[in-house]
Amino acid sequence: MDAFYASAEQAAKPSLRGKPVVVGGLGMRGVVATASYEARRLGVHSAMPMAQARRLAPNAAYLVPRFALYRTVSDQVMELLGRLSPLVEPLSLDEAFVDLEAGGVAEDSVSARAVGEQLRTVIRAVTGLSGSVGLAGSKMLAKIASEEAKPDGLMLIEPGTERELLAPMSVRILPGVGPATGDHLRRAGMTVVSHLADAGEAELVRLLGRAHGVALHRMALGHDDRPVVAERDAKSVSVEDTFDVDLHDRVRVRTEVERLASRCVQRLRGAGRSGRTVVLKVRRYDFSTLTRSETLRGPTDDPTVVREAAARLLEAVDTTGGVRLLGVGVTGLADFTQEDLFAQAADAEHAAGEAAAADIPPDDRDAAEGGATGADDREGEEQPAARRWPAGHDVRHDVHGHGWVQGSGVGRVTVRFEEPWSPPGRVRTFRVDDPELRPADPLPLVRDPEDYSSWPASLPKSLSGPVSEEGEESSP
DNA sequence: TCTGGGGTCCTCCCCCAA
DNA sequence: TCTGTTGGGGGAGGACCC
Repeated sequence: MDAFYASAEQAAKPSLRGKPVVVGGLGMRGVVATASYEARRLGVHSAMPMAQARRLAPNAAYLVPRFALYRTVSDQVMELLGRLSPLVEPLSLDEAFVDLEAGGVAEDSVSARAVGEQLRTVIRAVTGLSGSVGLAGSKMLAKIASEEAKPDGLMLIEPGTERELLAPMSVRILPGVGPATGDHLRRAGMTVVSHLADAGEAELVRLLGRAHGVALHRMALGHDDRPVVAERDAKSVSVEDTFDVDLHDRVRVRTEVERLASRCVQRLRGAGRSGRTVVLKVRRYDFSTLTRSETLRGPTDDPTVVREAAARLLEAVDTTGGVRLLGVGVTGLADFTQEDLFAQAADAEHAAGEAAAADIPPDDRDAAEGGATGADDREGEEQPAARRWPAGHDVRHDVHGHGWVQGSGVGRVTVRFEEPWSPPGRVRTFRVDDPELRPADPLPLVRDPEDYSSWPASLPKSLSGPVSEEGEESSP
């Protein structure tokens, strides 16, 4: 999907179409998750600090991500992909590999291209958003093709043309070559893919190590035989928080670690998993990051066990100077637990406290903890407007109907009243405690989707023609 | 100027056992 | 008994991806 989060927001908010939109963390230490193509033209890109984005694009709309909406759209797209093949490998909410051969829907370039074009048409009809399709004989090349096809396009790499096509491209186009490896290669005089192919495997292994060197050389030659893997089990679960202001108080640090451990276990349990290794992550005031881990004797999903392990790990970390981020994770995931081993993980000295705590069901314990920490940020102050009315979130007003939060502060919240299928709407300002104003669920981006239920067996009549009116507006 | 969150994979080091 | 090798597990950190 093209500029996925930003496009979804533009589809949901008619007044933002054609305007620069930036989605990401709005806190003092936020970064850009996605910038719309209009914002990219101003130099804004993902992973950029939000403060820098605001300097480059002061008039852009700044919104916090709404994952519930993106997940809904993602599910729709993945469902469509699933009709093409049993082998669909999601990479993220907005990207997936599809093995068309395994699905029997394409056996040559011509039929593959036809399926790709249909897919783009159906995705737009169902979600209201544009997607790009890359078609090729391997995952690496398909990914490169889809990047080249963006925005709103399709690219097919004909078998036999791979090497020639890759040769003049920057080494950064290859998966696994990021800033560090790119620098490394540049210092060795290699900037484009043909340099890697010419350098030979031995030289790349010498530069980058065994696994990376071999893989990169193969990719530079256009070789990639990694299969499309439909089901992939998660290997770790983690949560982390960056604080607006560095934490100095050791007690507060400990409280946050406990809170994170509880959240981590909640997610772990939600996934029906347990884990054996507990990892604590600490980013200090100077951005130096360290991790400490402890492997238990058996997998657990007990919040007390994980909290205690995380607390033990914290004991060994020097936090003087301040902490900007804390994280707790669990790896070594399993589908079972070994209840009898829990006791062994607990310190003998805590035995008494343990016995008392065991009387409280784990869920209640979590709830109590969450409640206590929810209010801790602003010690008893009224919840700030920005948190109660996050920018970009949907609201409903008894009189004015459906809208979204354009901004909030000093006791006021500004709402624009519009729906995905309405013209750009009017703006009104309310008191943050206006009883007629309530948070609302996102509306679907397309009101009356065409009947596509029989696709790909057949296309609805209107879909086999040119793309609908939504298309011309957003295509550059 | 300031650098999120949730992951994966790889490498290196150390320790221990065979 | 001592020494060297090998391999696995655990721990830490780095790079990368979206």
